[in-house]
Amino acid sequence: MLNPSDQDFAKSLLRIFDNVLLTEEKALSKGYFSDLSIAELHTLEAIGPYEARTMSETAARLGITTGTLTVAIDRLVRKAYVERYRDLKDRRVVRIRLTRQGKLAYRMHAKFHTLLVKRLLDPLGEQEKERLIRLVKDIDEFIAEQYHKYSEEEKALKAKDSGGKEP
Amino acid sequence: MLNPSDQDFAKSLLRIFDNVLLTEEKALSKGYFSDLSIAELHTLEAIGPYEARTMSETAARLGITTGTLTVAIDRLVRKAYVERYRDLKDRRVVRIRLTRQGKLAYRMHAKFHTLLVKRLLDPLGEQEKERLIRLVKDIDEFIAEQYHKYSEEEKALKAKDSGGKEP
DNA sequence: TCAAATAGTTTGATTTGCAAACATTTTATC
DNA sequence: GATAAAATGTTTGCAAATCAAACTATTTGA
Repeated sequence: MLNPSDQDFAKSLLRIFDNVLLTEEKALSKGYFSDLSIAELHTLEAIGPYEARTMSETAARLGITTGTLTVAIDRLVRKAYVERYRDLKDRRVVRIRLTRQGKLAYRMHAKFHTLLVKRLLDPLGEQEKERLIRLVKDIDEFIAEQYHKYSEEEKALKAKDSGGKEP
Repeated sequence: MLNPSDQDFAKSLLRIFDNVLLTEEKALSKGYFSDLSIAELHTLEAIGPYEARTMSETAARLGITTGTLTVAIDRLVRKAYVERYRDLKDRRVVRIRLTRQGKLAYRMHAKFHTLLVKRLLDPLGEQEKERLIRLVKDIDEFIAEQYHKYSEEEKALKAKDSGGKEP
């Protein structure tokens, strides 16, 4: 069990995850670019503002299947945030690239992130800043580690198991 | 613009949000209780392990409509994680309550959170712990504040606006 | 050349969500 | 007490996001 102060900490932590997503949704989807969802913004983010990317590459970055990406890109092309064309060298490959409007949305999104970070770090002294950065990095690593661990377990389970709910 | 160290911080921060959700998904949905999604777990969480709650109450806690909750509960009842019955006093009201299996899943989920927090806090000294708790609380408050701000803006926009994308 | 591999798309299904229409029950008003 | 208004859920129609599997087109390798 956790003591009350640690419980507060846990609650804050969880609420942050909920609220960051909700805030992003509110902040970016509802103001300008009100026709973009969070998922669509993340797709624009994964494509990035520079060279054209392939479908598989982008799907892998997002951790989704190419099938899912295809329909997402259909919509983003319809809404004029993304351009799609076949690669001239390898005609199996499809290239996607942000349009002017897509880049604009991308930059707005990046700006939101920058603002969030700035506002968090600016009021801190140099030492405290370093400490926070260190701690966030630790959290990041811990979570990544956990993710890995559970991914392995999942693989192991899938290898033998065939369902069975009661632990 | 952010300096490189702050950029790392930003990246860590964002990756945490992605990974926490993914890890929860992996950790809890794929091991035991493999038939529960994150959203469903959150519903169990919102119902809580004690007294029976009403639909509206639970929907409000989750920030979804009662219509959405109705179909979610349909599924959870079918999967035997939740019981549903009409209130005897006020027959408009529907009460929902976790079954034994539902409570089990609830406790597993809570345990995951506890473990996460413990692992984060345990290696820290008393001072550092306090500092981290303070910082996480600050982040929480900052995000909540942002959320509020954008919610207000949204209301204002909805009051007049009628669409227009180019900033 | 032709089979295998690769890159995307299409299709059918599920989950999650909203808004609006609806049904039932309670409360308040006349 | 009857009836209109309010409250509580459910149903329906729709859209987004996702996957798996079947499919198409193209390239590569044997």
